[in-house]
Amino acid sequence: MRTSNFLLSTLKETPADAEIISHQLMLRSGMIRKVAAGIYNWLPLGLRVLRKVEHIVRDEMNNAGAQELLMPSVQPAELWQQSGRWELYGGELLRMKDRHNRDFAYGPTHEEVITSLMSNEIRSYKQLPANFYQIQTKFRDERRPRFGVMRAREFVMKDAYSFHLDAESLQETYDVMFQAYTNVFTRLDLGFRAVEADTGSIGGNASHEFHVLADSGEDAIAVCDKYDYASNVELAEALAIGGERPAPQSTMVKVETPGQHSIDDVAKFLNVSTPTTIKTLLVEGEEVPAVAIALRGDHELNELKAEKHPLIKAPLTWASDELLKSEAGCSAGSIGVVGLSIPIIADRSAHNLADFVCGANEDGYHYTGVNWVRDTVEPEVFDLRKVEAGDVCAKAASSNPDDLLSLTRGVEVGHIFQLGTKYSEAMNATCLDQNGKAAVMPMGCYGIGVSRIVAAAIEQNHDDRGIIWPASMAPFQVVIAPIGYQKSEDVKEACDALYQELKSLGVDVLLDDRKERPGIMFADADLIGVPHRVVIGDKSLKNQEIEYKKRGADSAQDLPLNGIAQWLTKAIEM
RNA sequence: CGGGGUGUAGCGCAGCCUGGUAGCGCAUCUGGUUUGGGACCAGAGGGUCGGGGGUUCGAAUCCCUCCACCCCGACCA
Repeated sequence: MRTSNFLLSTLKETPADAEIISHQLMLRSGMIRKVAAGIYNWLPLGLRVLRKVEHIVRDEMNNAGAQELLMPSVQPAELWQQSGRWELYGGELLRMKDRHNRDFAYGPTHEEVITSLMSNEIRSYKQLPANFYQIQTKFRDERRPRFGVMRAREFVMKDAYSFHLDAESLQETYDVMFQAYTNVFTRLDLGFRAVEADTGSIGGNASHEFHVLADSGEDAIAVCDKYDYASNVELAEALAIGGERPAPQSTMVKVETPGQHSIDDVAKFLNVSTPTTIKTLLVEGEEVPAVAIALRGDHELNELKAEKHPLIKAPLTWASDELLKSEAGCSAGSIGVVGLSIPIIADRSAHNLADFVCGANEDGYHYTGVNWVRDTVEPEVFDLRKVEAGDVCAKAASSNPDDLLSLTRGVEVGHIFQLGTKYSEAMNATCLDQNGKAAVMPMGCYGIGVSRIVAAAIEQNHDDRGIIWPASMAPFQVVIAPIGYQKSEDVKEACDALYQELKSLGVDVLLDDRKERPGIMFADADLIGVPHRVVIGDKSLKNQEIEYKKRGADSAQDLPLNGIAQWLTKAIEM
C-alpha cells in the first residue's frame, strides 16, 4: 500500500472525550471515528487490524473443529419469548418493530437463533458433538458505553455454540475450546490469564474468562502463580484469617462513642486497630425482614457472595433507615452483633475474632471485649468478604510468601460457559440417542470480543509516541520512509524496488510516498505502530545501505541494501 | 437509571460573567523558501455558535425547553 492511496487520517492532538490510552491512540492513528455513543466507524487502518485478529480467531476455531456459519443480526421476538429472555434481558436488548408492527431485536447474542436452528438440523446423536461459530456484529444497549471500542454498544464478536449428547462430551469440547482460546491469545502475543468466573445471567455450570492484563482493565483478578490460580475477585474465595479463635480474655463493656459512626472513627476513638473490630451491615432478607452481615472492620463486603446466601435477598438491598430502626433500634453507625433477633451471618475472618469491638445497637454506644457465643447468638459462618492482596490463596496449604494472592487488573476479552440444557430445553432442542429416544442436548457457548481485543492490545503495547503492535495484528509489517522520494531518482527507484519485492514476498508493506518532511513520516509511522521501519535516502544509498529501526527500539542500524527484503521477512517472523 | 460536566470550523480551545460585525492554534488549499524526528513566509477556503422557543432595536452571550456527548456508581465480549 502507498500512503498516496491510503486514508492515513492521523491527528496531532488528542480528542477531548477520549479517556484511556487505547481510545486516544485509536482516534489519533485514524483507526476509528465515532458515529454515536458506543458506535464507531472502522477506517481502513483500523479494519486491517480487526481483520488480522479475526483471521487468527477463525484459524484457531477451525483447528478446534468448529464450523463457521453466519446468523442474522436482526432476530424475531418470538425466539426470545420462547427462551423467556424477551422479558428478562432488560434494557440492553435493542428492540424494534418492522413495518407490520412485529417485534424484533438486534442480536446481543445468539443462543436463541442457534438453538432454534440446530433443533431442526441435528436429528441424531451420530451428528454430535457439533460446534458452530460466527464472527459478527452484536448490539448491546449498554447503560454507559465508554472507552471507545473497549465498551461499545455495537461491537464485533466471535460466538460459538456446541451441542452434545451428554455432560462428558460437553466437558471435552469445553476443554478443547479452553485450549483454542489459549492459542488465540498466545498467537496474538498478549499477556493474558484464564480466570475462574461467575456464570452470571447466561447461567450454567463451569465458566472461565480470559483477561488481557492491563491497569486500565475494568475487572480485578486475584492471582497466585504457584498454584496457577486466577479468579475474578467477584468469585475468589477468601479464607479465614487467623487460626482457631482464641478464648475470651476480656469482659464485655459498653462504652460511650458520641458522634463516632465509621469503623475508622470508632477505632481511632477507642484507640484500637480496625482488624479487632466488627462492622455489622443490615440487608433485606429472603423470608425474613432483615439479615445482619458481620465483617471484620477492615474488610469489604463482596456483594455477589452475599447474594448467594439463601437468607439474603438478591439483588442485594441495603436496609432502609426505618428497617434499621425497627430491627436494630439504632442508625447505621452503631449496629452490632449483640442482642440482635434477626439471623447473623458472619464472614469467616470475623468469626475468628475474640474480644472485639462492635456497635451496641444504641446510637452513641459501642461494646468492647465482645465474644461470639458468650455474648451473642451463634452466627452462621459464610465466605462474604472481598479478597485482598496478601490473602492466602484458596488452593494453598500454608501462608508462605509464594502462597499469597496478588491483585491485578484485566480486560475481559473471552468467556466460555457450559450452558447445560437451559436453552435446549426452552427451545426443545432434542436429538435421538442410541436407543432411539429423544434427548435434550447440553450446550456450551464461547465468546471472544474481537473488537475489544484491538483496544486491549493497545492498552498493553504503546509508548509516548503511539502504538507498538504485536506482529500478529499490525496493520502493516513494514513501512518504507524515503528521504527525498520526489527529488531523487535513486531513492525513488530503491524504494519502489524494495516495495515491489516485499509485496511479492507477501509482506504487508506501506510505502510513504507523500511529499512530507521526514519528521512527519516518522511520527506517523510510530503513531500507527508499524513494527519495522526502513529509511532510504541518498546518504545511505551511496554506501549501498538502508537504515532499519524496529518500533520501540532505542536506536536504528544500517544494513546492506542487498538482500534487505529477505532479511526483513525473517525479522517479521521473529 | 441516579449524580456532575460540556456543546463555538475536521481536531484542540478562547469569547459568554458585563448583549453590539465570530476569533486563536493545529489541520486543509494555493504560491514560494525548506527537507533525517510533527519547518517557515505570504495568501485562501471552511461556522444554521447543538435544536426549538422567548426577552431585546440587536442574542454565541440573558431566560425557558428539548437533544446530544463526556465523567463518577450497579452489568458484560
